[in-house]
Amino acid sequence: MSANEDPMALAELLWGLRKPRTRGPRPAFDLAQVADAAVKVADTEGLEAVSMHRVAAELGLTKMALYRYVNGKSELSAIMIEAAVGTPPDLSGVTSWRTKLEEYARQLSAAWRRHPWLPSITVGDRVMGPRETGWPERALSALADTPLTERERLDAVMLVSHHIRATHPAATQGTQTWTDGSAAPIMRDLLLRNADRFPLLATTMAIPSATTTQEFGLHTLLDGLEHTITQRTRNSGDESAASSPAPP
Amino acid sequence: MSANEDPMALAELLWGLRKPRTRGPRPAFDLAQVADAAVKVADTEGLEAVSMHRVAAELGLTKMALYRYVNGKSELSAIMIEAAVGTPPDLSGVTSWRTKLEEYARQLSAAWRRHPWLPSITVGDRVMGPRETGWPERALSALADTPLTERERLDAVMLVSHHIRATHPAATQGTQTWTDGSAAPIMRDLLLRNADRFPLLATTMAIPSATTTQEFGLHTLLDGLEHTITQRTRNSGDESAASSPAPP
DNA sequence: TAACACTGTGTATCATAGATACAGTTTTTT
DNA sequence: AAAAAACTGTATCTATGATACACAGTGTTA
Repeated sequence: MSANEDPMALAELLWGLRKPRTRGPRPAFDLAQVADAAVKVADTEGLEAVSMHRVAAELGLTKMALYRYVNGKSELSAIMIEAAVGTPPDLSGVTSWRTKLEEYARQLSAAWRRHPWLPSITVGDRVMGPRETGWPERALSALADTPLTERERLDAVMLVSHHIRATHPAATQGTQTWTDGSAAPIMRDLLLRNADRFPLLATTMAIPSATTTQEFGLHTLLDGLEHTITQRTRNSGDESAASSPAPP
Repeated sequence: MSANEDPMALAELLWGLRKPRTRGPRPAFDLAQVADAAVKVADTEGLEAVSMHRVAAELGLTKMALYRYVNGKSELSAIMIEAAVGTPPDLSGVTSWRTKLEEYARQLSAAWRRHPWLPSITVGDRVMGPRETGWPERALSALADTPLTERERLDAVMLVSHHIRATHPAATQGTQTWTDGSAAPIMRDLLLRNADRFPLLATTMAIPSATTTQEFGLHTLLDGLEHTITQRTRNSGDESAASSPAPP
């Protein structure tokens, strides 16, 4: 079992708090090189191919040598996420909160398209590195001049991020349900042959799938935010409008 | 490697198209009992505990006997999803599309709370069983009287479903990022100690976490749908308004 | 009715992946 | 120069999914 979960050690690794060792022989690589090797394997052979053995071989090492760089697979995953996620997006090109969030979504989507395995590995309760942490920080800045609560701003950011993740074209593995994969044509056939029990899905499946899913969701979601924001702005006669929800 | 993926065989299993065998000795159990045993293990010991060995032991069998019921672990996962997802929701109690979708979200959330491992296993390209398929079918019916395109209705349903999944209190493993887990307090500490680099996240983290995340997102999302729907209804002078987007 | 085919079940075995133990070797420090 | 510390490799362990195969029980059929 991979019960090797030490979040504290992971945090020290990701945030550069690990004391550099000086005594013995110099390591053949540094953490960045290890991370890059793992990313390369994931990009070319898929996330399932990323094993201790495979990554070590990529570096010309045995897997036990790799265990000197990372305490286990969870740490390897963490540093490859931090390496692949890239630098946080630049939102200074646009002005309104809406276009800023759109730009954020676009750049997030682009990052995940560069490394299609990212959505499926950045999942669950975990410690993020400084670069990855920069992403939600930038997204929050987009909503800074907004009458939303701080909590609501975070919720809004998660809403956008989760939507992009959910509609991400599932290369290796995604949360998406209705994309083209090996199972999709079978589901399609099953629905058409059971159109009496699932009339709505059956007719929908008969329509050629569009590529506008991600845009439609993002648009809908931003419309919803805009509704709340304009409503709050309208009631901004009272002082506390920016930090608490408007009364019914 | 678990390269045992035969979607056709899986479809036959889930949709009851497998010819019942008559010759040899009678099986000690049926598929429903196998599925229930697996669900029981997942509910009590977590999804990670669900192994061929463990489920077989739950039934008083060796794991090889279990391979006579299902062709592999993927099939076991499929039937336990179908068993745990429950019957599709009843939306007849409410009238408007909005309250219907709210009720759908509530029931979906409840189902996932009953089996906290469901969100993390119902992921990726896969074949769904008839009971699970009933869920999106019901959700689509909520939008039937709506000027949305069929494709847009499906997108809207996915939007709601994905949101509920993303904000699901991650019991075993979820897509959620900022919930209380073993990593959350560490992230909190890291952010507070690096408040200069992440001022917005740091101040947000200092606020006690609310439980309104799921409601806020759902509300926002439905507001967005309502915006599009009312806009379409207003322009419904021309006939094709119900099946194609309004012109700019 | 008896042989046969088929199927459920169990034992043994394999492959892969994560992980530990430990010896050998290299390099810095004292 | 000697000792301590750290990098690397070989061997081994455990867990899990999966295959091979022998044995046993049951229905079909000659």
